Amino acid sequence: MPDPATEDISKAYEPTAVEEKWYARWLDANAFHGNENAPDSQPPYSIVIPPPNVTGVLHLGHVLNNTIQDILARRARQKGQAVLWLPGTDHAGIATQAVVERELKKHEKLTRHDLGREKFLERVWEWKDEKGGTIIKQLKRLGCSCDWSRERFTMDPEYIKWVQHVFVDLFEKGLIYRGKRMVNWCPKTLTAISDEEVIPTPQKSKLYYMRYAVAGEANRFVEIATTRPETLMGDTGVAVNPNDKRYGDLVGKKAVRPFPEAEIPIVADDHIDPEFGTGVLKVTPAHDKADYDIGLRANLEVIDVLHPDGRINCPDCPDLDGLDRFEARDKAVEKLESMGLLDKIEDYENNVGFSERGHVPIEPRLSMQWFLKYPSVKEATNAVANNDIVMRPDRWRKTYLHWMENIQDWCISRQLWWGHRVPVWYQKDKAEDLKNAESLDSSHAADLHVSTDPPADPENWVQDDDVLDTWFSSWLWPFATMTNVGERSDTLKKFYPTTDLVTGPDIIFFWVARMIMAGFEYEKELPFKNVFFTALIRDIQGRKMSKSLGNSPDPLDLIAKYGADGLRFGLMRIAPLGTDVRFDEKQIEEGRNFANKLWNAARYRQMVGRDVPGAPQSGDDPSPAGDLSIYDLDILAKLDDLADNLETAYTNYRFNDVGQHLYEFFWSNYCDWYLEAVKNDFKPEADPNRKATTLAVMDTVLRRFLQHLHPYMPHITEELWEKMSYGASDDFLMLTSAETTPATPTDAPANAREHVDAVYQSARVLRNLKAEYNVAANKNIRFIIPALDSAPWAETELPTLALLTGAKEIATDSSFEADKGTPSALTPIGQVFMPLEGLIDVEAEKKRLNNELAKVEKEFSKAQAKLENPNFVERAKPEAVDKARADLASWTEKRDQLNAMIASLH
RNA sequence: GCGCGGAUAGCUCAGUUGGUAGAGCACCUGGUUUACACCCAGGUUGUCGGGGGUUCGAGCCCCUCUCCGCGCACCA
Repeated sequence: MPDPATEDISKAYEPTAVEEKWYARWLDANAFHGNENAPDSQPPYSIVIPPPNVTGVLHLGHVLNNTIQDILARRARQKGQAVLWLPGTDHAGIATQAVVERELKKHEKLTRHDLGREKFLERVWEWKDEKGGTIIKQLKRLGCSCDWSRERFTMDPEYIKWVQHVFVDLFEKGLIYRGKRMVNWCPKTLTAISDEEVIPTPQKSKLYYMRYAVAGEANRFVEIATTRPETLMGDTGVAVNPNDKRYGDLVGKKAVRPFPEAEIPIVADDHIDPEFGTGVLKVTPAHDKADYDIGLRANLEVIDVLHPDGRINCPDCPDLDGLDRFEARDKAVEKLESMGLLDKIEDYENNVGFSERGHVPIEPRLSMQWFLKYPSVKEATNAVANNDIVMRPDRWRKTYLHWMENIQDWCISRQLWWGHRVPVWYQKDKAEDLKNAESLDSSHAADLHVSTDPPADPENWVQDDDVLDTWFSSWLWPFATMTNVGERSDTLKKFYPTTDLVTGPDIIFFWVARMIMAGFEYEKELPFKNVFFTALIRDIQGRKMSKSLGNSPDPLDLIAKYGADGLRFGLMRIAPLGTDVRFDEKQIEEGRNFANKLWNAARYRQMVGRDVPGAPQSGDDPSPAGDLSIYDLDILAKLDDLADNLETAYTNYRFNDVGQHLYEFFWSNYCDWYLEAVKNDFKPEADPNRKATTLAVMDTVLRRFLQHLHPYMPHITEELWEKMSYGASDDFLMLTSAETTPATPTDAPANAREHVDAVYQSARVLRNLKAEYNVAANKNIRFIIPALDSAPWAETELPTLALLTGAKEIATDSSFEADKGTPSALTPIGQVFMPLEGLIDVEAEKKRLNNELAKVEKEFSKAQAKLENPNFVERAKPEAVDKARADLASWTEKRDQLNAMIASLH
């Protein structure tokens, strides 16, 4: 049965319906639209979303990341800026292709090769249209205020043109070339990957010590330590350090590779570390980058003994041929042992590079790939070095600069089907030669068709099979989403460069650095002014969240339980600047509780404000009329402090501070103190004018607080904005410019806050006293104050103090003579007695006061010792000394008063 | 090996020019007072990772060590 007084606002806040309702309304009203034609009086604020993989599903990292972006966007709107938050998804080459291949295998038992390239790509597009973009729906549920009318995909037709244009341009500039190089090969996904996609992973391996015979010298062997005996068939040399005296005479001789048996040269190379293993290295140029370089220097043969999928390719060793590389390892060791060439095996921990997507050790492999020599490196380095682009936390700047200073060419080709196909065609009759050429660059342009358009006579040309690294499209994201090739759209003019980029530090090289270079190269300008790197979310035990550990809560479950606002608020309050955060569902629960607290505070305002003539209802910001009480002035001043604190916190991107300030102001200052202090104003006998003024103050606080809170909790604030009629009808809170004039009247008496502090502090002391005597629940208690000498102003505040302490009355009585042992306490407004039948116990009271005195004495001594230190008085800052003196005076006074109180008990 | 973070109450974390250690949660006690039990009031809790130094004074600055995390290099 609903209480008739509260029927229009339910008792507990139910977020789901409210949140879905408002999101739909915002969409209907086109409230997220980024207006590229906004006048100059509305300065631009823009963010491009880090495009999630089109296969992606929302996880907590996304929630954190996108909540921050939404907060920034909503805050900018409240400041009257023209805001564009541009969303979209990434085609995610390997990930998406893998998903579709998996489905194909599962449901139709087919591989992509069974379908062929064209048919397979059709399937991928079908999958993308049907199932891709789940994450977009989830971002909407979170409340993200993206301009969905501008949603982009990295394989939109216009986006494809950008990628091709950039490829052609860089090729013509001589920065893109093709060459046979050692690359990181993923035997699982069967493609080359970039250095950044290799994850060094510590492994418990073995170090095998084996012997190669020295050719022509009976019974002479070199001992070699290796972790990869399975590649020995590809050995084409043995190397030692030229300064290693142990082996000096061997250089120039030959060693015998056991299988397939062959004599291979022993060479000298500086790269060899004499300290490692035996100081002798078997050189396998086809399967190790360092070996490849040694081979080049010593002119050694290159023998590839692996298939692309990691199986052994060595018909001369039938017992190994076709085996997986790790099976072959055991088998090779077995063979060596049977030949008497294996000396020992040691446990050994080393780092093995794993493929980021394939999750298997990569294989260094010599292959023909496209590479990019990065453009605009200097501009991109300087922009960050001199803080034109500000990275937060600052330490990532160093990481970035270090990478830029040691930048390596980027392997941009991938042996996949799903992606941007390399826009290069070979003349049909020369195709084989060109494809196998040692290198290929713009000097071969005559035999190539490198263009954004296919050749006019396609029958005479063959297109390159490779597609481009996904990041080769992502790096264009800030401008390629805003304008077409060869144009400067109004959107670009208004919103580029973007203001903030919010992303994880894990993609600083993959994405952030490359976007900066592309921005300078193609728009002659930095792509964003600020980069905010988010924290990494870990579980409560500090482990990374991962699917396999199953320790990653589904954000949608959390939203269902706590509401999107609760999730957002809870997460933001624990997300510190730049360090990892341990996720604890308790925090999200607090977020929900906070929403509920707000809900009920608004409900309370509705209840007490009903049917009050003259109570402010709606419209623009009326300053509270009538005589403001000290409590009114105090909360309004704290409201103004809140605005300042929030501004500072936002300026420094201290999102957890923002959350903390919002929480503390509302829960503690407003609800726990102000609302409790003014409850007398709503009693039937209260002065109607006083009541109206209090309601007006409550409205000012609530109205402004809803504005302040809106970026963190957009849905509930919008709901209450409407329910409380704080805006004109049809006006969204989200599009209402925040009020910035101080809420505190300019003629506010300066001592109001001090007086309120004194009252609140007194309330704390008296509550404490009641609790100590176990009468906390007793509402019939009367407090007596014999004298208000030091705080005569407090006389009028005693009813409020009584209210706050749950006492029946607090009376002044100069003739009051306490019986010895009457409980009493020292408050900022004087000594207060709590006379109660049956509670007079001189000894107990003496003991209690002595405890109190001991604490005061301790503080007193500290303060005194400080001031007795001549060095402090002479050398400390004057403010510090003044403060210390004031402290000492205050402790002295308290001590004396307590002593007097104790003395009176004798 | 080089570099960067972190170590503060049982837990998660604040602590911004060095000047009396904080919040929330948890826990304990009491409480349905005209919003809220997703609540209210009160209480307990710290050799601020170890050691050394600078200073009148160090959680904060310097050195060093230990542990955890991250990046880069090496990785036969």
